[in-house]
Amino acid sequence: MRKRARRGQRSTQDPFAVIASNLSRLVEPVLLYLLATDQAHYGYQFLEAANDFAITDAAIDAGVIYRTLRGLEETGYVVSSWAPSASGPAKRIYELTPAGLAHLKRWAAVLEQRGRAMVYFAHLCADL
Amino acid sequence: MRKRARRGQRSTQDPFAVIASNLSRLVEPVLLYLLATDQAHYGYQFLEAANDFAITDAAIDAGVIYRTLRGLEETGYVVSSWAPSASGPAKRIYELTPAGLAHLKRWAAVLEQRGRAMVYFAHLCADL
DNA sequence: GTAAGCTATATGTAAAGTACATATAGGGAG
DNA sequence: CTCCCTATATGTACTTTACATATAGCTTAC
Repeated sequence: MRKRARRGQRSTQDPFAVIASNLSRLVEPVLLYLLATDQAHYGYQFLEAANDFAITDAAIDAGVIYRTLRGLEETGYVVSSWAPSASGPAKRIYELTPAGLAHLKRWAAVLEQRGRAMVYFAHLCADL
Repeated sequence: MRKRARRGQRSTQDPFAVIASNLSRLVEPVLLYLLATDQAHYGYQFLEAANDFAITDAAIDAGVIYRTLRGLEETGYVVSSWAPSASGPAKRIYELTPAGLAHLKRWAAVLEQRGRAMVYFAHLCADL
């Protein structure tokens, strides 16, 4: 990673918070997508990949990624196993389950609907 | 209002929470928009109008509306005044300020960008 | 006249979610 | 040996949200 993942300041400052910054819960579908497309299979790799991702322009917090991955495992959308590394610490490798892929598809349907509604709303506002 | 605004259950249940349910912070731009278009000028009216609104399909919590309106007033995006009612309790009437309109425009720009990103992402997922 | 029900605003509080900090540890470069 | 990068994990304060509840004016039905 090029940079030490600068912390995205928000909360009291940024009024567009949830949608504009980290897109909060969208971390979940992004992780599932990266897994589904073999772009990432462990935490640190997700951290790099997710930060280059379109929907999320701010740096994603490492803590959020590791905790989200654990949550996905608890609900059975991913499974994990340890893989020793030749150079560096061991990695926890994640794999997508069929249930996880189905969950990603549901996310896609929701995001499409909501995304369209947001664009539509934006156009309504632009006409003011 | 036809119905007593059934509470939108989510949290532990609904995994699509933020985006799928109340769209959380989107309450703010929706309120500003309703004000800008003279569709609502006080809390209870926002409650009715916002629930018929496209982006938010779940019932919006009254507490969130009143607190959001107060927040908008603190930041100078709206101003309020009391208006007595011939039939029923007094209403706190809100008006949009120029700063509030500008804020709504900024919201629109953000929502358009994010909405497009979400639709794009949804299509990526659909191809899996 | 009083109880029920609608309009209307407001706040208390527990739970959930996020940001930021920090702890731990393996391995390579100098 | 020290510094830095990779890699995972957790503590915690803060913010946001959901849901409940309190208050009160007015209207309609009994």
